[in-house]
Amino acid sequence: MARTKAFDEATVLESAMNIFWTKGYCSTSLEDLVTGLGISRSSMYDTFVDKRTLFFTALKLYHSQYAQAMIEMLSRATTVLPVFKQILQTTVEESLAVPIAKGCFMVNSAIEIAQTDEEITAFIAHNNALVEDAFMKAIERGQKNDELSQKQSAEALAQFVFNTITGMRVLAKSRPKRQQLENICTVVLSCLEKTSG
Amino acid sequence: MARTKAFDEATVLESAMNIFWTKGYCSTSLEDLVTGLGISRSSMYDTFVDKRTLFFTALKLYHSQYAQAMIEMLSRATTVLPVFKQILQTTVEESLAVPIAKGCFMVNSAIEIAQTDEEITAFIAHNNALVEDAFMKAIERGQKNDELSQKQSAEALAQFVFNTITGMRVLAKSRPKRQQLENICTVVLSCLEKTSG
DNA sequence: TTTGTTTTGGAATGTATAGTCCAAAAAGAG
DNA sequence: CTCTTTTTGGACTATACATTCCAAAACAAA
Repeated sequence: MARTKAFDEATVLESAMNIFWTKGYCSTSLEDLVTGLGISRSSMYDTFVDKRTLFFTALKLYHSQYAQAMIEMLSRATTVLPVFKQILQTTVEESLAVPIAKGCFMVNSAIEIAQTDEEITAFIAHNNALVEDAFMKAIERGQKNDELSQKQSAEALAQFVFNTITGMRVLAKSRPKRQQLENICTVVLSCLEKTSG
Repeated sequence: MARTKAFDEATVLESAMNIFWTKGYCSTSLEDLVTGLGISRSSMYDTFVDKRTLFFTALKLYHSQYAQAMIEMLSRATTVLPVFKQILQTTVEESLAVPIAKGCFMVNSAIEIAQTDEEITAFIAHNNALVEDAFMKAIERGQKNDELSQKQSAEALAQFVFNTITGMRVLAKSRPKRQQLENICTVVLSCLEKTSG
């Protein structure tokens, strides 16, 4: 009955995610968005309401792409240590990305707009809890299988591993050395491994 | 010969540090600063050049107050494990601060303005290296004294502990539970302790 | 008190910003 | 081809922002 949209909403949203992920909320102007998304102001406002809504929608997309992928990967795995190794290795590689490492969109957002935006803070906290919970369930299985160390509770280990990854996502922002990141992974994995304790 | 300044520069700079630490660079307007510092625009520009310079000066003050204090504490200590315990415990308490946890001014700044400001990014990287180095030297001593585990290199352990603290500084921003933070400390300390490995 | 210098408050400036609006273009349905 | 609905580009708006400027006030020295 009417004119059709000239752009693919999902594609544009993904671009928006990358822009906000790279530059943050405040430092991304509408000019940046209009240019980067390749659509006009009107289309942007018509489709995504306003800047904050677009940002929040992009953050939700990030969650579904990254966190949920990780959660599913862990839930499927029979042996979990290789999965944790892979997650850590991916974090290392992403942290060494050139020309710039974007870090973690969740971490960046937690730092930048927590305290300012209650709703987004709550979303981030909830997302953290989901990932930690997936970590915990996986570690529990690993402990029952005698695959992982039982010196610490699954919950403590999950929180600990999650926290380590968060830390590395911050390091990513100030040009870390590969060795530094690899060393961190080694120590963390030694806490999970059966042989270590 | 002339009129004297009506305010104490050091006091005002400390206020500025707290404002930027709490709100970040972008979200702090000059209005916020003028109100929060209790001095006029002219005095602010006359004394601190401009917003970015004031921010950078405040960040340097933070470094000298917090990082250098930690570095000295570690360099003096004969047994280092209690010092690491105390550093971690302080991090926990600060992360639970009400009504808001400010996190770490260095971490916040790394996330917010790394990639945008080369000079500040370099300063943060340098500061990180200094703290890590102090950690490493302390851990080396602890390993020689048979106080700490020797399963991992002092360098790897230092980078690992530093990274853990960084992670906790991020968690601080999304209202963490005490137990979560305490668990992380427990696991980290178990990596340092002789008996654990 | 007078003079010389600096601070200070607040008004002024120019620019960047998020968001609005409208007329024209586009496209499906009849 | 026409009608109707929606998209779209770009001009427009209003506000918020960092920074500048100036006249008046304050203070030290003579």
